[in-house]
Amino acid sequence: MPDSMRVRFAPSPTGYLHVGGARTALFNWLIARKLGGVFVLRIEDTDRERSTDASTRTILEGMEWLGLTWDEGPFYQADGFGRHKAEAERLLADGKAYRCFCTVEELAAKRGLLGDEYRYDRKCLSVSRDESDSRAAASEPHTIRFHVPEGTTAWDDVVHGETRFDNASIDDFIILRTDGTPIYNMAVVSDDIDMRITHVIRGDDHIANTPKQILLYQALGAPVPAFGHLPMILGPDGKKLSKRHGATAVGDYAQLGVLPEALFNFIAFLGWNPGDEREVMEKDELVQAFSLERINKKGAIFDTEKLFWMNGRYMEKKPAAELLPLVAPLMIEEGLIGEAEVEGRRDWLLHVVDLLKVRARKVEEIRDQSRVF
RNA sequence: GCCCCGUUCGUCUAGUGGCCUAGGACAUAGCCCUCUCAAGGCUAAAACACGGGUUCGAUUCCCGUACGGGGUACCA
Repeated sequence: MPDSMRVRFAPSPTGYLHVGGARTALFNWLIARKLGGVFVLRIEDTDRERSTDASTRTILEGMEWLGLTWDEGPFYQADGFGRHKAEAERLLADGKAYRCFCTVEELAAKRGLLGDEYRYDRKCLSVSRDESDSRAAASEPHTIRFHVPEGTTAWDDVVHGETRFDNASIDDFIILRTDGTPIYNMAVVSDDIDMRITHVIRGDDHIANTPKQILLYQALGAPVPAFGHLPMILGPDGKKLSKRHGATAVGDYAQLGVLPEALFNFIAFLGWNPGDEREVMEKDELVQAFSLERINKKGAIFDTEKLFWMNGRYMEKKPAAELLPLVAPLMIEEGLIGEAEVEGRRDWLLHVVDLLKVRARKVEEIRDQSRVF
């Protein structure tokens, strides 16, 4: 199984590459490297309203900066709309899904009435096959809903262990919109089948989607992959890390003078550890030590203090010649040196960087402390 | 509301029934080293959410409670 392992990272291009997303990508990358698997990158741009090219570019840049190289892709989910739709229709033909003619207004009204207790009432499940076909033939707008079967859906989660949901708690969810585009769960399952993904490792905010997706795999007659749900990364207040916590994007940390290898190492230790007392570990050591079994279940607060400490350790280890290209622009910007000096006084600058790097926690601290020279 | 997940020092965590007087790391305090500041070394303070079981013995297993998080969309 190891040599046929296929994992993926599937961000939606609606913002920057957040540290949470980066951690998900990192764990997938680590396990693929460790077990000789294939790491696939897929951009989930099904939400056309919010997806942007700029966001896709930022995500790819962030991954490259961290050194999270992918083996296949990037693939774009929207390119698979035809297949997603065909599979949803196959479910319809097989009687595993049905057309729903309820309008958004109608649904919203019911939801308003029942408030939080709202559940789809399966009104359209009782529409006869013939009536459904003729209304569709008359091009009456409709969505396609998956008909959730009775029973319970369980899986052996790679990080949480046995996890189960009573199917009765799952609504007959929409798989194809009125405009014929697929909804998230349909697109993901269709793509993961298509890409022969064997292990789905993602944030645990997706845990409630998993039974729906397993049901879809089964209805489609496809083998169900292994699932593993990673704990959330939280802000200092214990809530899910978000923009209001300040720097949360990978690019923000690059900007703050954090080295990619330091962020890589730090993020790898959020929800995972090698079991011994090592903490400063290079990429190849991390690959060597990594295992899905040692991933934690508890959400972890992102502690920037410790990140900067770790960054300091990496600055110290990094040769001055590699640090200089990062520091020189900052020095020029502050007028501490001229452009010509970068080459002209290269040996002297290397010496300065060498002396200062051991005490700096951020790249710019080398610049700041170099003022005395 | 309902469903699901989680709960060890301030923070990241080790720990899978006795090895725990609960270990390490960041941060904090002190000392050493040192021309300064770091780095490094040593030391200090600091945690098993609560209540019931199970057991000769629970941080570890089970059940409740509390608290936190996630989901419950024609978002992903």
